[in-house]
Amino acid sequence: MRLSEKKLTTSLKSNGYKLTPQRRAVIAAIAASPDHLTPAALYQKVRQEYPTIGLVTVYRTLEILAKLELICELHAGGSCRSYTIAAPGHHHHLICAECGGVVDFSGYNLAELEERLSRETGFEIDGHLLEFIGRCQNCQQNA
Amino acid sequence: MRLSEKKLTTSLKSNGYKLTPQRRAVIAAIAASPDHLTPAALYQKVRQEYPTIGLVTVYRTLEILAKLELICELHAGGSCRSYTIAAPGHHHHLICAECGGVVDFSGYNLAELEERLSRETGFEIDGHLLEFIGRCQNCQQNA
DNA sequence: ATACAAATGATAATTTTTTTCATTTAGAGG
DNA sequence: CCTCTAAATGAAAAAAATTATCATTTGTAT
Repeated sequence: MRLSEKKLTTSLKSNGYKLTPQRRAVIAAIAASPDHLTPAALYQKVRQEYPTIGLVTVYRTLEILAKLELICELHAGGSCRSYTIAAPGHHHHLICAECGGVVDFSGYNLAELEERLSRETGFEIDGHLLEFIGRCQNCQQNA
Repeated sequence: MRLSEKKLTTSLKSNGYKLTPQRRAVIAAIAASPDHLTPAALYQKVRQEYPTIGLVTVYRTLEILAKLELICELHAGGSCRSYTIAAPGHHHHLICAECGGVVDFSGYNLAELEERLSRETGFEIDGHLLEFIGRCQNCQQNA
């Protein structure tokens, strides 16, 4: 169950943001979309309903909605541009938000969950993304 | 245990890529870095050893290394720009690589793993990223 | 109805990524 | 060790994505 359009608009208001027609249009577009959208894609969509909206407004609205956790940022499949050297075999990462340090870990198996999800949704799953973010020992001490 | 510099260079060769000094320099820089690097950051680093390298070459080398899975792309903490509407409460996502469709799921608890990681690494963990990627039922049929 | 802070959009500036293309070079084969 | 060739490089420019600036407009509290 995803958040409703109404939930988003009332949340905006209750957090002190003005409810402009542009923001309504952005919210309507993203709420109506079953898939994820980049700012540019959303801009195209919104322009069909609100042709004079500026791309900047879309960016600004997304920023606010994300901060209020009314929308989620997705990663899998996209291409973020930050790399670290790999480790042998299947593994996951633990990342320090402070220094960017990366620790690999393995031995955690998501197969069972994958199985459950596949069964429940009919998806054919072929990959996953599991990362933890926090603060390494060093950066905790320096704080 | 992360892959060694040597492993990267030999893998490149055995996959038919030429071992240029530029590529060696990129590999050396990324292998020596405990943290993750953007192309621009890596470019700066590599230039210290190989001042005439072009940024394009860094991009191209990263692309190859990523394809061969010798380096990993990180996401947590970064900011990818693809959004979907949120769901109430804590949840994770299942994403269709074909149509971009997003399915939320919840009820999977990473607290235990988080605990283990925290204990083993000394990290203070304050977030995670768990996403599955695959093909939804619809897209499977249309294929 | 009014006033004011917040929001918008045009514009431009930055930053990031990709394309193009002439030149150079790694490495295979002699 | 040469030679040759496809692959790789880097300069330059183009394209795409993101952010900043600022005059004008507009929600909304009063």
